[in-house]
Amino acid sequence: MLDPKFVLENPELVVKKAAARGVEINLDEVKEFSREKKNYLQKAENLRYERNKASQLVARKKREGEDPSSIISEMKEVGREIKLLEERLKEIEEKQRKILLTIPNIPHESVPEGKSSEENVEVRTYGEKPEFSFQVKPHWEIGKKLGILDFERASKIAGSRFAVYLGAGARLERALINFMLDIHTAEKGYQEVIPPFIANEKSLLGTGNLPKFENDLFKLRGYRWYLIPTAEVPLTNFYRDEILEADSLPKRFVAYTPCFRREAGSYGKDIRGLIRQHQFNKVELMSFSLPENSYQELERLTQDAEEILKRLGLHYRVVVLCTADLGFSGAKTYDVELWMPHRKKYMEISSCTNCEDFQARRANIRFRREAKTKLEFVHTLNGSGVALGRTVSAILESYQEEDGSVIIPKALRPYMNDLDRIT
RNA sequence: GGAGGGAUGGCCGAGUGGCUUAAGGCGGCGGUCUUGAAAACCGCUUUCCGGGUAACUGGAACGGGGGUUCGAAUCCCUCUCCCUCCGCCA
Repeated sequence: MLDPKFVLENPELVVKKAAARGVEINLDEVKEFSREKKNYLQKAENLRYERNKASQLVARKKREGEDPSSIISEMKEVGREIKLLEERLKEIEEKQRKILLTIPNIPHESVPEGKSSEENVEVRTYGEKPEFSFQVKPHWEIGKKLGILDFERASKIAGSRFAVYLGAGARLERALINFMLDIHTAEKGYQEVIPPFIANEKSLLGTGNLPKFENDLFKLRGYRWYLIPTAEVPLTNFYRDEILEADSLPKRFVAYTPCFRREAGSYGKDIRGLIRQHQFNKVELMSFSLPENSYQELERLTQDAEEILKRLGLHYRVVVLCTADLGFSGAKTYDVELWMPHRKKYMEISSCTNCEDFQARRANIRFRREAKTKLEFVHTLNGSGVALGRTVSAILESYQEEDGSVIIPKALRPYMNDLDRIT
């Protein structure tokens, strides 16, 4: 959520910035509500002042054995008026909050303007596109042939957009999880977390998934619970409604979790293979940062995600998302995109985002600089470090051999019982 | 699933309708003392929203929501969460 004060003081800017994202918003109501609010609030406060004074008088009279009944009957009416005003205030505040919750974050000044993902800007690449002397196969064919991926049985068990990993395939997935967690914890200073894979409404409101994007989520029938679409949700809400000490920042966490997404409206997109699943594994990085350091932290987070791909010897590029492609809560996002040899295209493997204080304001995560200074909102950052299923696909395709076998990247072999090749 | 007990400021904790402007402690900050430090002592120390250049000043918040009352941390209803015991369970 944006700072309501900021929105009221800079309505043109907010509208303009939302438009750059392709989102049309109207702030007339918000302005009107705040005018009304002020009016009612003043009236209510004056009446309360009156009542507080009268209350003290009643108490004194009673103590001194005098009759306070004239004041009491007078205050009866005042009490009714206050209640009416309070009701109206609550209504207005709720309406205003509802609107404010649907306004997207303001993109950072360094974010390029654009109308679609086509206008994302490449900032760097790593490695080279692998060359093949034979016809490259897609990962789902490789996986099926090796007996390590089974999509048919997955759809029997659950439905489409699910996968079964078998044998060396399951082992590969598990090896990658451990590999990533080890690097992030032992080398990069993140604290490992295993959070709940289910989150409540407040948590999803905190990250910005609710109220606008409920259709992307799996909701548990009969409960106010959702399956998490990313570990960003439990990790961000770890400190919801808490006050942190400034010198404890940044706080960096890493979590492996499954992620669950409805993928409603993505029919026909990426229907084959592991690319777009209802359930996938992800190692997620999260950082709570001082505002003045958050952009430096974003660079660091992105590099930590890249480190995984470098060690796996995979070719990738980093793009900065343009205004139109930026997510709802983000102020700036770097996508790390892996090269997919079969498709001959780059594919998102990690999304590293600085949400600034947008989520912190929703989730009420603050910090104190010194004993007597005002509380401020932290900046929250998250990034995949990295997504598992897509990494497996890229490994299968990039390291495939003509005979259908797949070489295991050197860095992973210690995690695979020194297996060097899946045959 | 059943029975009972709880939720109070950064933390702990007192408070059963108006002398509460939320006691007291811890922690934090400042001071006295000291060559310095510790101890001791003294003072300050919740957050949010308004008004004011400021000193200051008004209001709100005792888990969330609702109710009773002139007046609620305190009484009633309801929801959430935590704890204890019983049952079930990896």
